Parts: sequence; structure tokens; C-alpha cells
Amino acid sequence: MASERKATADPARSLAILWRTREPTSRSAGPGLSVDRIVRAAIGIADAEGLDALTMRRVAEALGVGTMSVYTYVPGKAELVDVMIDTAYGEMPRTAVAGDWRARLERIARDNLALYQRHRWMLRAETTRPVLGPHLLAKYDHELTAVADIGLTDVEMDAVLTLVLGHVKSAARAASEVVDLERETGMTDGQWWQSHAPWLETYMTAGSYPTAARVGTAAGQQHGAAYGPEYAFEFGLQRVLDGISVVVAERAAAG
Amino acid sequence: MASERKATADPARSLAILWRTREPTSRSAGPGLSVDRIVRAAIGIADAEGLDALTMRRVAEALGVGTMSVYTYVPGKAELVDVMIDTAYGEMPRTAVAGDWRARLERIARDNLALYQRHRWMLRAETTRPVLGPHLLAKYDHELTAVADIGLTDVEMDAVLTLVLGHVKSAARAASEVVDLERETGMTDGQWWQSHAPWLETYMTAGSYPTAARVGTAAGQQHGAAYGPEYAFEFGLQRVLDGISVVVAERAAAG
DNA sequence: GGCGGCGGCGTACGGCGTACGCACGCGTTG
DNA sequence: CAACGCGTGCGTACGCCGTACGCCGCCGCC
Repeated sequence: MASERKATADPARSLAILWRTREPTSRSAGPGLSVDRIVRAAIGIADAEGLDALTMRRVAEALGVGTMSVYTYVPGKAELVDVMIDTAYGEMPRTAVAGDWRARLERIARDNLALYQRHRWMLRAETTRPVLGPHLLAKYDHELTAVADIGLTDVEMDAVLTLVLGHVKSAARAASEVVDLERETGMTDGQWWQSHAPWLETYMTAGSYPTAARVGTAAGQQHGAAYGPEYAFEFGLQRVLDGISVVVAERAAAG
Repeated sequence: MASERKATADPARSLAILWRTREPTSRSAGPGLSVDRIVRAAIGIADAEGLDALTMRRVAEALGVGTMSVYTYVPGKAELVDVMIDTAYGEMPRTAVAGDWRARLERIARDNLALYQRHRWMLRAETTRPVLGPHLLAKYDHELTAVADIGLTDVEMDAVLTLVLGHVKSAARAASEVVDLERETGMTDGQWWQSHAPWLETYMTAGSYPTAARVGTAAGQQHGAAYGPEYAFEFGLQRVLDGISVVVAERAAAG
């Protein structure tokens, strides 16, 4: 009765896999299955066809094994996704960046954006708090160095990172939605807005939303040109960094 | 063959329901089903038991009707969720706030945070771009007034709003994850971190992540006290507003 | 040379979204 | 007043999902 619903992953199980990934037994060294092969196949499917296409049967098929064989290595789908996420974090660059904290944070933001662009499924998979696997931990440590030694408290360092990464994720999600939309409709975002503009204006003026009509139209028309998800990312990032610089300057002055 | 996969909602269908919600026919004025009753029941379920518990059978049961009757009013589950989202937006306050743009934006941020706290399912439902229903449009218009007349271009106004709302959503998601975690484990976030601290430190020092260990521990120990999701929300919000004020000041100076 | 255990998997179950077609009764029309 | 058409409500059934359970064959060890 104390146990939890199956809707969610068991973090302890995911952690067990992530931290001491099965040392290969003498027997299993062969061409057989492994957590690693399963995770790689799963990431490949999710990258190519999206999270909805990721089913246990599909993963097994890609590996040429029976469906239930996958369960020998992974307790369930939710835990598989946990491991996929940590694995993806492991691919990120960890290069130290020369320059001030702003350059470093900017670099981190762009690296994270690239991650989400390469693995768009992560934007939908990370609805629950990610499990603290080794690669996430390494990422966290690496990113903390970007904001170390600039006068912030430990808690502030964490908060700054959370803020920047949150913005990146929001912007990445918006960009991903545009990609999805273009893929479904076959139109670019700009074309879509333009084709719906008259329809929109009808309702906006009818309901007397003049501001929304004007701004929405302006933003819409710029889509594909100056404006777009990339602009929102850049604009927001600079605003966030500007905001952070205020605290940094404060601390430097008080320090 | 040109049609799309069923994994996703048909925005046109959702829009049709949202904008000209069936004028009650003479016959259906009675105690029968309606889009409105269905949506209300669905929101009630999602609020109380989460998005996973929201099934078409469950909605029908709550209304005391057969499962398939729901489909008379709503084309499918995805479209139902679209309508739920727009309906939730409709509940938000639209009070004009006295004060400068910063006070207004802050108010908007808090209103949106409250929305996500009341309807935590929205954080998981909004993985695709929300359909532009009447209430979302009204919300957009209302929120635009907060950043009007402060010297920003139309595109910048949209970008500022996107930035603030993105931060709110990220912070709300983090807070919601903490709530979920507390509900599952029965421990507060602070207790959880403390109980896992020795375990964490083992791995962090073993893998030589001293920064992560120190900051993570500091942040973890403050959980439930000064630090926590609320702090991340407030800290981030002030940073974002600081960043916006830089552009606003620039524009004001440039006249 | 026997055997224990583990890797691999076939079958089956419950639950999901939903297509399809039928029954019923009301409002309209002749 | 009678006949009809259609909107409403719904029972059944299908194909998909995740996954519990138990069997089978082979490898490495005693």
C-alpha cells in the first residue's frame, strides 16, 4: 500500500542504473543486449521520430530482439527515459571558455540550446525533475564554474544558473513548436501567420483587442525575417544577462 | 494521405469550438451534455488528480454519461485539452494595475504563477503551442497593455512578455516538481536533500565535482528555509525585470 | 557430466483513445 | 395529426500501449 502509482518512474531504480551501470559479466561481453545499446537505440528513435514514436516494442524491434528482452536491462519505460536524458547530457561540450562570466554564461546558454535542438524530445521528456545521474552532475559542476568567483553566494549561483537554463528551455520549446508546426502544415511560421492574419484581425477587432491585433500582426509579419524564435532567444538571453550583471556589480561594489 | 498523425490535436477543430461555442439549440437547453459541462468536469479531474488521471472514460463517468457521448461535443482528447487550457486562461484576473511598467509586469508574473499553481496540469499540457482561443487572446491583449507606451517596439513588447511568461512557467514547473516529490515521498524537499546528502557527497567527491558538492549542499540545506522554488521565482523575476529596465532606459534616453 | 542461473522472449491482460452504427425521441413539415 | 429526419446518447469492438509472468535453452562452474 505504501508503494506509488506506476505512472511515474522510480528514481531509485534509475539512479541504480545510472551510477553503477552493469559491469559486463564474462558471459554478456558478446554481441548481446546492454543498457547502453538500448539507450542508444531509444535516443535514435526519439531523435528521428519524436517521443510519441518511442515505444518499448519499437526499441526492441530496432535492436532485433523480443520486446520483453528490453525489460531484462531496464525496469520500465520511465526509467529508460531517465537514462536517455542523462546520456544526452553526457554529450555536451565541457570546454572551459576564456572571457568574463558573461561570455561564459552565454556559451553555456548556447550549448544547452544546441542540446535541445539536437534532442527535441527532451523538451517533452523533462516534465518531471531529472534524475541526478553522473552526466547531469558533471554538467552542473561545469556550469557552476562559469558563475564562480564573481561574488555571488552559493545559493545565488544556483539561482543564476536556474534562471539562464530556464530561459534556454523556454526559448528552445518555442522554437521546437515552430518546427513542429512547419512540419505539419508545410508552411513556414511567417506564411502561417500571414495566411491567418485576416481571420485573426476579424476576431481581434470584433472583440476589441486593438493592441493584440497590432502587436500580433507586427510580430507575425516579422516572423521568418528579423523576428522569430531565434530573436526571442537572443533578446531574452541579453535581458537575463543584463539583469544578472546588476547583482554582480552590486556584489563587486559591496565586496 | 495528406492528413496528419492522430498523435496531435487538430487546431482548426479546437478553434471552431473555442470561437463559436455551440449556440444552444432549442432542444439541448435542457440538462443534457454540453462542451462547457465537459470542459468543467475535465478541469476538475485534472486539478484534483493530475493529467494522467484525465481519461475520456473518467470524464464521462464524472458526468454520469456513456464514454462515447463525450465525442458528440468534442472531437477528441487533444482538442478537449486545448479547450481546457483556453478556459483556464479565462479565469485570470484582468485588473488594471496602477504603477509603473515594472509593477505591472510583476503583477502579471504573479497572476500567471497563481494560474499554474491552481492548475498544475497546464504545465504538462502546454507542450505544444497553445491554440489561440478567445481567452488567450484577451490575456495577451491585457498583458500587452502592461508594456505599452514605454518606448518599446511592437516586436520588443512581445519579446518582453515572452521572456517574463517563460520565466514564470519555468519557476512554476520547478515548484510543481517539488510538490510532486513531496507528495510521493512524504518528505519535504529539504528533508529529501538532507537524507540524500551523504550519498550525494560520496559521488560528487569521488567524481571530483567539488563545486557541485558545495553548492548543491548549500542550496539543498537552504531548501525549506530561505531557498526553494519561491526564491528561484523571485530572484529570477527581479533579474529579468532588471534586464528589461536596461532596454527601457535606453529607449527613454534615446527618446 | 550434471546443473543452476541468467539472458531472451511468447503470451496475455488491463487500460487507453476512438471508429462505427444503432436506438430513441424531439421538432419540423406535409 | 402523422410521418420523418436528425441530433443526441451510447454499447461494442479494435488496435495500440506498457508490462507481469513463466518457460526455455545455453553457458560456466563444480
